[in-house]
Amino acid sequence: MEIQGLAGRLLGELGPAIASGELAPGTVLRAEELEERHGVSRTVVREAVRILESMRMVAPKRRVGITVQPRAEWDVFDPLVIRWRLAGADRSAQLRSLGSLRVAVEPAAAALAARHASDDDRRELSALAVELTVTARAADLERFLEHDIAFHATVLRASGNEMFAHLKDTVGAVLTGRTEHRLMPHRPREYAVQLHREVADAICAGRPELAEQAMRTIVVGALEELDATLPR
Amino acid sequence: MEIQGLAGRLLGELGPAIASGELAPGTVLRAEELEERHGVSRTVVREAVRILESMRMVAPKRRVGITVQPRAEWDVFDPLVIRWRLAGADRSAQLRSLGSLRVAVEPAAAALAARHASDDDRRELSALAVELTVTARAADLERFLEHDIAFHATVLRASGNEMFAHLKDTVGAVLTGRTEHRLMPHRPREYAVQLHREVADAICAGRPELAEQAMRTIVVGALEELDATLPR
DNA sequence: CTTGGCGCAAAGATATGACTTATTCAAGCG
DNA sequence: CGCTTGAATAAGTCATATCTTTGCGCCAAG
Repeated sequence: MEIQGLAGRLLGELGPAIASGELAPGTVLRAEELEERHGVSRTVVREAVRILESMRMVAPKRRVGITVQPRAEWDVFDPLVIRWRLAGADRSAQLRSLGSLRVAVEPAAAALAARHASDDDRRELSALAVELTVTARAADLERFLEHDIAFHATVLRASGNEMFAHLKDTVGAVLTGRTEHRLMPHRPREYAVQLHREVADAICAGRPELAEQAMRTIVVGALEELDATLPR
Repeated sequence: MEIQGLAGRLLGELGPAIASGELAPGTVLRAEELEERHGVSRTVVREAVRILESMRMVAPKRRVGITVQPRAEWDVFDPLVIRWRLAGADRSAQLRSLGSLRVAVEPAAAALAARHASDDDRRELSALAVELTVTARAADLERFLEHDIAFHATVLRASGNEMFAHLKDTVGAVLTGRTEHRLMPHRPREYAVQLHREVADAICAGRPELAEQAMRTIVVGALEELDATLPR
């Protein structure tokens, strides 16, 4: 999953540093300086910088250096960028953006899933809805989270749209972040669990509008909680 | 915008070759072979391969080689991957995926824009709606396309969500592709133009539900036309 | 005949020195 | 004052050497 080797390690230092603003846009780095500071060779520096360039986070220019790009340029859909931003200073902004994205995508995915889901998908959704109910009652936040992630991932996959399916890790990261940072009630709300069950039932029954509406209620609720809890 | 230098050139050969299936998943490349075949040095090959690795299109492994990854692994939101796929063999699948994404995102963006758009944004949208009407009547497809792209880009930007805003190039690519491949009527439909005007009016008037609904009609219509026209 | 470990060789990973090219900046000239 | 030119600089490229990991075959023990 991760980029291998020393280049990956260096990337794991530079990426978060840029994402968090520690290396502000406009900052100019020099390749040689990076070599020394991180104790790696040119080869490694160049590879890491190239990857950051492909994410539009830096722009190397001859005779100038490696310039950190403004946020607006960044490839904000890149999984690494999302992860780095979630880990760093603008976690709030990233969570808000992702919240809106979820509101847009997940209801649509649920509707598509109600049309296209395989029998296996439907079975899995039902099972997961049950698990959610059980773990919620037991106030087992850890396993609840696990099944919640699996539930949303399954809906996204069952939509049959590869792009939706790829948002699974992103959605997972949002849900994880929410639990980790105590943005959730200590015991999952009964109402939210009920909605998940409705989504599962609607998808199993092949009723797109119902699935879409229930899912929309879930993600809108999540976004509102986020807005109420996050700073600013 | 592009990756610079020889690594960029090599990337521009390997990426499309993989995206089009010419280099099928499972194919094993060797770095040395790439050096010879493309007449570049190790440095360049490694940089290009690293970028492809960060897109999850290849996975380098010692003692094995550089393996082309299955599609499901690819970072389907990466602008380069999208461009390569649109240019190559599975243009249809990519257009369909993007169509669904638009159906999910653009109505939500329009609703947000109705709440958050700046005065400049609103003015620009109105102006663009007029331009669309004019160029449609004149059957000036080229300039119609240009303004259509600007219109959708403006809505996405005016939503205030950076992730939505970043989909502007992607949406632009879809619209361009559609015009290029004669998937559009020779003269833009009066009805479609009218809907754009409705979106602009609703956003200017600060009416989210109206804006969302009109935009949904636009993108659903586009998706249906796509489905009707595309092979398979 | 099976199984487990040992070692070799293959292929990527890293380091480094030499050289090339583009770009900025400023000095010097008109 | 503006334009040209050249020197300095930093990235870009190449070639080569060395290191590290790991797949696979061979051989011996069970």
